[in-house]
Amino acid sequence: MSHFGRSGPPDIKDTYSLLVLNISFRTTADDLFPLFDRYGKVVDVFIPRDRRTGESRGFAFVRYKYADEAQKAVDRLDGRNVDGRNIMVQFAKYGPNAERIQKGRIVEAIPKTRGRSRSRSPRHRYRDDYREKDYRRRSHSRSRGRYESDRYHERERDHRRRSRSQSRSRSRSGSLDYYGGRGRDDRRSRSVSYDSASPIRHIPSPERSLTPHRTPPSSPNKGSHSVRSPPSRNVSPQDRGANSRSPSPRSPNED
DNA sequence: GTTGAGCGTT
Repeated sequence: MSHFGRSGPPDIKDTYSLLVLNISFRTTADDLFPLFDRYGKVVDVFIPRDRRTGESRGFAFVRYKYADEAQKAVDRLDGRNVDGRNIMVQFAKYGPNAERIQKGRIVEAIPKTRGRSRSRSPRHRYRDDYREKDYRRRSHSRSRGRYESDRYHERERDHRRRSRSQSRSRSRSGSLDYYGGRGRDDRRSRSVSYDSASPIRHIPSPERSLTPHRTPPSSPNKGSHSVRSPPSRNVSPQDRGANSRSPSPRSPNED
């Protein structure tokens, strides 16, 4: 994105890309353009932003029309204090699409093989692996602190299936005949049955769930759900188990 | 309001 009015990357033919690092998060392309344009012909200035927040990532790409000017800009702007931060200007080593570029100039196109030249960094990029499961900036600091919310919780994995899978695996190991496939199979059958019933906690009396929390026959708000989770949360497994299995230590009757 | 290693978009 650049203030040139174009959406994607303009004509990057014979252009030299400069990587500007250590820039302030407030620094924008408009701020860098005049600064870099002073030393040469800047064809485009792009500052990668976060797709979630949209804020700058702290670095920018400046493309010059000539290498000599780019080199001069690097020598001049490198280490220069911008917006209160000393920026680092250097030639980009990789193109927008992971092309191999030398001195900011693209010398090698993307190979047919997906093996990007930047295999130096095994970590995946956010755009390739952009998923809310492992998204994170290249910041090991508090940077992601604000992005990370307490709401994000890892999804539970299916451990039960693995257990059964292993049992089956061992059977196939060759010990099945040894135990007498049939007898063992029968035993496993019950085991599976029991196991299946175990995880599935059937509520003895579903109505009880609604009992403690009396549901108004007619809701004041028609067709409007004030809450969706709270009611479920009210029912605690302990209370349910205590009521259905054994009376509470303190019986209201004796009181 | 915060942060700080690095390599890019419609």
